[in-house]
Amino acid sequence: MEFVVIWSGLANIFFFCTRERVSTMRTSWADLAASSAAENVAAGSANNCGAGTTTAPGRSAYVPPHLRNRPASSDPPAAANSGPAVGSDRSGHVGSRWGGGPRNDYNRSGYSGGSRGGSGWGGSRGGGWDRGRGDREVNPFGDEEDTEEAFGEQENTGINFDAYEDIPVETSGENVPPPVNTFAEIDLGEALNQNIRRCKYVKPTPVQRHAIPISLAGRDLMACAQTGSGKTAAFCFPIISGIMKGQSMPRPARGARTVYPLALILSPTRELSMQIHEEARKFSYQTGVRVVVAYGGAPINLQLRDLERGVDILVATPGRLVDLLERAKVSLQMIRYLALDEADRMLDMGFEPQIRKIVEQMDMPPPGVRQTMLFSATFPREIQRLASDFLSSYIFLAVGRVGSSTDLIAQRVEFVHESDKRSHLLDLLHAQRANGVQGKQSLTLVFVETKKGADALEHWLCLNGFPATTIHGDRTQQEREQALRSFRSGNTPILVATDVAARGLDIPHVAHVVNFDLPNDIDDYVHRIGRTGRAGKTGLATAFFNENNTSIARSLADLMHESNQEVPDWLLRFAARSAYSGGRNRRSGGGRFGSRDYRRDSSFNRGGSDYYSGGSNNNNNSGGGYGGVSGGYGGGGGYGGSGVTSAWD
DNA sequence: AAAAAAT
Repeated sequence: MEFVVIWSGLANIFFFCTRERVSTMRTSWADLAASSAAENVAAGSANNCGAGTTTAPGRSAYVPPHLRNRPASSDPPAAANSGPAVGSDRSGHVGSRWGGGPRNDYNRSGYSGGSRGGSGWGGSRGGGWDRGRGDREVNPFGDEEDTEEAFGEQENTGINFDAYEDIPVETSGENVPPPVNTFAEIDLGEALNQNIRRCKYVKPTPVQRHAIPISLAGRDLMACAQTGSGKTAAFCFPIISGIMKGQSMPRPARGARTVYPLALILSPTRELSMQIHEEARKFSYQTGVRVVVAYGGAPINLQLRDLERGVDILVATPGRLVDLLERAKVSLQMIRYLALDEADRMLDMGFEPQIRKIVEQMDMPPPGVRQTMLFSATFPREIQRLASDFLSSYIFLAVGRVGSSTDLIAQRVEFVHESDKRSHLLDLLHAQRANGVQGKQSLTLVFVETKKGADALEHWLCLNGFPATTIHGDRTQQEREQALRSFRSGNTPILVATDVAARGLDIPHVAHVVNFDLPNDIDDYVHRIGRTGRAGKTGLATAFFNENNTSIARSLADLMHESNQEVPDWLLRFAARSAYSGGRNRRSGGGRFGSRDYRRDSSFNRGGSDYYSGGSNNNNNSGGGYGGVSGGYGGGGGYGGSGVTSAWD
């Protein structure tokens, strides 16, 4: 039968302390600014703010595009860093668990060690891409000599582990492998260990501590972890390591131009795919494992050429991948690892058919043969149900407190009428500027609802002396990438974005996320604010709320409450009003503990209503719904039920 | 109702 384990540094009290604030984490704007290290400006060239809409007073810091210099070191976009940890870790290898899972044997069976080398494969894996062709692997760390100093942005490589110390973790499923405390405990292989050192990761983040052993044991995984907590490495390390350790076998020779990746990583936006690709390239440097990215909006020919040079790990957005599959440029029949990042988004209405096509209707090995890993910060139970089609005897892992937003993000909500939003935003920006909290070291990300709205606001901000740019789906891919570069580098310290930028993007120095227009879905809110407060750093999120946002009032109030945020009385009144009048979102209920394994509360719910069910209870009752204490859930009935909200109703 | 994702 299934059993549940709760890992926590403070296991027996985590339930009762979820309301405590980690006080050392809390910081003011000024502190935020001060703690942001100088960022070297890189990308020059135009953002759409400059030339056309030039104007205005007070833009002292703003340098028009044609005057911007372009520093010599233009190479590494990869230097954009994310992820955790500094320092080094020993390389000791402890007992190897390799080949432990049935799936690890998959690649050994049959062909074992086939030396047919149809495509330069014999023996050394890596598709022969850097052998025999004279190709040289570009150093993704962007440092020519030694890695030590070139990566000098210490500040943003350091994850604040204190912030994660007492984080509650829930796992469920059969035979859950225990977590590890150091990278050294895991046998990832020397090449990968060296890259971990180059990335200055000292020790694994909580999600990594748990997810990596699970994956290495060959198990399928559904993982729910806070934004900014190191998920990418959590699924990349086992994949890379597994590919290195696996016997290489010849790819089928069919269609000389068809390539056969061993791992597939899917993500919902092009920019996120790019980011994952860059990370994965760093992790696989000099391992012989080759990572290729494919996404729409960019010339397919370049991507095809890249693929033909060999691919072990393919990172892609769904549309472009389907295209490649239909052209028979890519076959999935050798896939051993499948990872879906932002998995709940990948399986929601817009994406599900495409994902099903890729995963179920092409030539990918079925669950149980391949290994599947799903990651997201939010995991609605309905989506969990869909996702279970892709998994085999999987382990559910939830890391982090309430709703995957963190105490690291100070959330504010302000009542702002629609007509006042612009001037209110301007007030905020002026205040930031006055505090010195704005500019290259301190970025502001503004979310709006529509693409047109994004353009309009960007233009207006520029007119008013605040250099801004915008990213949304109506812009060309070039423009999107340019906007992101310009924002990242601080040349344009304000980015107006639609939800295309809501998920996954790791942009250091985002100090402030403004929800100019609130989303209708609380999960989208969680992802949006997760663009700040990353890698253990603090951040600020401000939301403009008005009568158009009543549908999110309840879940927003719940979320803020559970994240130890002050909830304004007026918001509680909106929440109370909409609570029973159907203010429920398409798929979510409200209260939350990130998520819990839907397999575990199926017995509790009758209509499959709310995936978080116990969520709002968790912090309120001390009965502890987790350790399987009976009644933890039943009482109060989650949402729209009775008695749940008594603490602050 | 909107956004994203192939051409």
